[in-house]
Order: sequence, then structure tokens, then C-alpha cells
Amino acid sequence: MHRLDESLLMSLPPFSLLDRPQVRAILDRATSRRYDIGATVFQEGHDAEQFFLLLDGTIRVVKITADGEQITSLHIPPGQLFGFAKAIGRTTYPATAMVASESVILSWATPLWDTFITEYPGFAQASAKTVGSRLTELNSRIIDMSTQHVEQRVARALSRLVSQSGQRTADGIEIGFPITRQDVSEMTGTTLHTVSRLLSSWEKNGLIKSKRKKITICDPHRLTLLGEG
Amino acid sequence: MHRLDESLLMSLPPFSLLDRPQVRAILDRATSRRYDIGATVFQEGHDAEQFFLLLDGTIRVVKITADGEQITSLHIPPGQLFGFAKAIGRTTYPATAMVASESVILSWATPLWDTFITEYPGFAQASAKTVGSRLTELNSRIIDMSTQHVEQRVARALSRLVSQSGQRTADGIEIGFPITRQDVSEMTGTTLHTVSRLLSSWEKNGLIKSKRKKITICDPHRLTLLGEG
DNA sequence: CAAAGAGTTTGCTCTAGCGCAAAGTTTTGA
DNA sequence: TCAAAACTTTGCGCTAGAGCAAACTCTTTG
Repeated sequence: MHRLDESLLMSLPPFSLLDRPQVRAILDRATSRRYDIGATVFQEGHDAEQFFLLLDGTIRVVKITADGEQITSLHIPPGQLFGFAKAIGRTTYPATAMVASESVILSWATPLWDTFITEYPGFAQASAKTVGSRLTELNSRIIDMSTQHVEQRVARALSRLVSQSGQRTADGIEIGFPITRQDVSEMTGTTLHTVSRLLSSWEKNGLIKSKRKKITICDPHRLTLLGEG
Repeated sequence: MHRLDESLLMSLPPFSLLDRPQVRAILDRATSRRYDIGATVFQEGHDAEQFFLLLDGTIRVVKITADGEQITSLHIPPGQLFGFAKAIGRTTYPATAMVASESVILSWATPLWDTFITEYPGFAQASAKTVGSRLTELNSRIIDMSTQHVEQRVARALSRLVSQSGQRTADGIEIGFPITRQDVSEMTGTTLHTVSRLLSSWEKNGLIKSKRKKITICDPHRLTLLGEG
């Protein structure tokens, strides 16, 4: 394995408050690995032996409901820590992490978490921020679900995805990883049928374009308006 | 103000990993205050100047939606820390905390958070647990909202409330603070009408008893079954 | 003790969106 | 190259539950 280049990584959220030697020290203890699409990084309930940093790609974090249905609880964009059970006082992973698009992931053994937290206050602060933003995100999803209609929820979900991992293309901004109607329905608490109908009608209005597993937002502004009901 | 008795408080979650002198030190820096029902402890968006520990009573944490509607994001039972913006990397409160039943609350100036965290690893660990359980709770509410019908959601909400702050009475277990149909509807993303209808029908079946602002679960087991659909 | 206020119940109507079914399309892989 | 598998679209009927309206009951207060 080649040595990781700290200068490229220093600007990532978890490291932004650290100086170069600190980042160097942390990276020197990391393992880097590439994962294919569909791979499982860790599974709900398993012992949290490692924590992770997504360098490139997308991770989908899913929970399985009592009756076997699967729902997507969040998407991790590159540059974020995930699977840090230690930070939330757990010893097992609370959800399953799957690779949504080919990813490069750094990992560390869980015991290092405490080391980093105590040795690098900047790291502690940054990871608190991450946890905080998850909390905020979940909260606003609950609000959405309790007050918004599905059209608005789907619009918002797409907006979020685009802002996390959108990529400019000729037609507009495209969601940076393969995503099915089913996926979107799992994120918004609806059915793939309804999502399909919505996307079709939006496509007719020129709001989006979509292929199989691909969604491109042509008019992000109008989409946002839709989401605000 | 009289001196707080550390021996009574040592068993509370935030202190359970600390020894007596440590708890003593923390308590010596706390301010204790009683709040009447309906009072506001802090408001969303305001500078987080303090963090809190609920000794007795109940706190309702609410968020206001874009269109002015208010939704209850969680209830704090006695013994829990709340308003710890620092722990989630924020400088302002992310929600509003209102007093749901007459409460006694300890508070500390926010800068002390860092002091406690670094000086008392047990405190850091315990607060991570609290954050973690909030995360878990929100997550499972999202799952509920996306997969369960309102009858099941309401059943679960009542179960949660009862397990957090239930009090034995002659008829069964009663929710330990005044709560309206409207409140329940805000917790479950439905309307007070639907909640009222549900409670009425449950009352006919002998599952619950309810007065104005009071709900008593006569048959907790059957309620749980209902919640599992 | 009246009168206002706060909370609850119930009836009725209407529709968003689910569930089911079936056919179309794209991709995979043998 | 031809199935089979995976994904998507569309149609149709149906119901959970929202929205609205109105009456009822308990509580507070002047």
C-alpha cells in the first residue's frame, strides 16, 4: 500500500482543525481499501471493530425493519467519517453500511478513536460536528415526514442528494451515484410506484431527466420551490 | 440556594461513571432552579449559554416548522442532560425546550462543558451515550413514520412515553405529565382528530383510560402488540 | 356563578397515495 | 444471442386518514 498524501486530505472536515503533523500521524495508522458497488462495509449489530472515513464514492446507510423491509437512513458523501460507534457510546454498529458507488475508504481500529479524541481536540470537535449534523438531518426528516406530502418529500430528498453529491453535466446536475426509484422511495417513506409517477411527471415538465438508475436535475431552483410546498 | 446532595445524584446516567468527589465538583458549579409548567427553558436559535440536567419533571423539545406548525421532537425524562449544544458542535440551541410538567433543573455555563469533558472521561462517555440514544430514537421514529400506519405510531408513542415516565396507578400505568391529543398528534405526525378517535376506540376496548390531559394505559402489553402491527 | 378559554369528541366528505397487476425496457450473464 | 433478472412505467380501485365543521365538556378567572 502506498503512503497517503496528507496535503490532499487536510481540508476534509475531520481534519480541518488539525495541523499537518497531526493529520500525518492519524493517516499513518489508517488502512486504505477500495470497495466495489454493492459491497457491505459493516453490518448492523456487529461489533464495531473499526471506524471509517469515506475518501471517494458514496455509502448508503440502511436499517432493516422488524418486518424485513429496508429503509435508507442516510447517505454519506466523500470526506465524512462514519461507523464511529464509539462516538455515540455504542459497541456495535447501529446500521448497515453499503457501497452505493465504487468507494475508497480509510479505516482505523476502534480503540484508536479514544486516542485521537483525547490527543487531538480538533478531531473531537470535528466529530462532534458530524454527529450534530446527523442529528439535525434526522430531525428535519422527521419534520418533513410529519408535515409534508410525498411530492415535497421526494423533491427535498433529491435536493439533498444533489447538494451532497451532485455532478455537473450537460443537462444540469446529476446525482453522483446509481439510484433506483426503490431507493428514493425508501428514503422518503413512500412506494416506488409513486416515485416513478412523480419523476415521470417532473420529466414531462422539464424539471429533471432520468435514465435507469440515474437522475439529473435540470432545474434545481424549481425543485427547491417544489420542496417548500 | 441550598447545597445539592451528591449521594442522591450519583446514580443518574450522566454521573454514573464518576466517583463522589467528581460529582461533588460538578454539582458545586451548578445552578438549580424550579420551572413552572409551560415555561421555556431555552429557545431554538438562541446562543447556547448553558447546558442542563433535568432533576425532576418533564421537558418537551419542540421544533417550529417553516409554516409555523410546531412538532415535538422528543421528551426528556428526569435524569437526562439536555441543551448540550457543545456536544454536537453547535453554538446555538437547535430546538426549543418547554416545561411539560413542573420541573427542577440544574444548569451550567456552556464553557464548563469542555472542562467536564476533558477532566472527567466518565462524563464524556456518558454524554456520548445520551447523544447516541437520541440518534437511535430519531432513527426509529423515521422508520416508524415510513413504514407504520398511524394507529401503530400512536401506540408506540404512548408506549415510549409510558416507559420513560409512567407512574403506577389503580387503573394501570399513567403518563406522568399532562399531555393533550394535540401533543400526541405532533409527536406522531397526525392530527388531533385522528388521535382522539383512536384513543376513544381504545378506551372502548379497555386498553386505556383517559381524562383531559391524562392518559392511563390499562393494558400495556396489548398496546405493545398494537404497535408491532 | 357566568362567561370565556382550552381541550375533546364526532360526523361527514374528499383525496393522496397505496396496493395490486401487468406490460415495457434495459442490463446481465450463460 | 437469448433468457432471465433487474428496473421502470402505467392503469385502476380502494381506503386511511386529512380537513372542515360543530357540538360538547371541563377548567379558569373576573
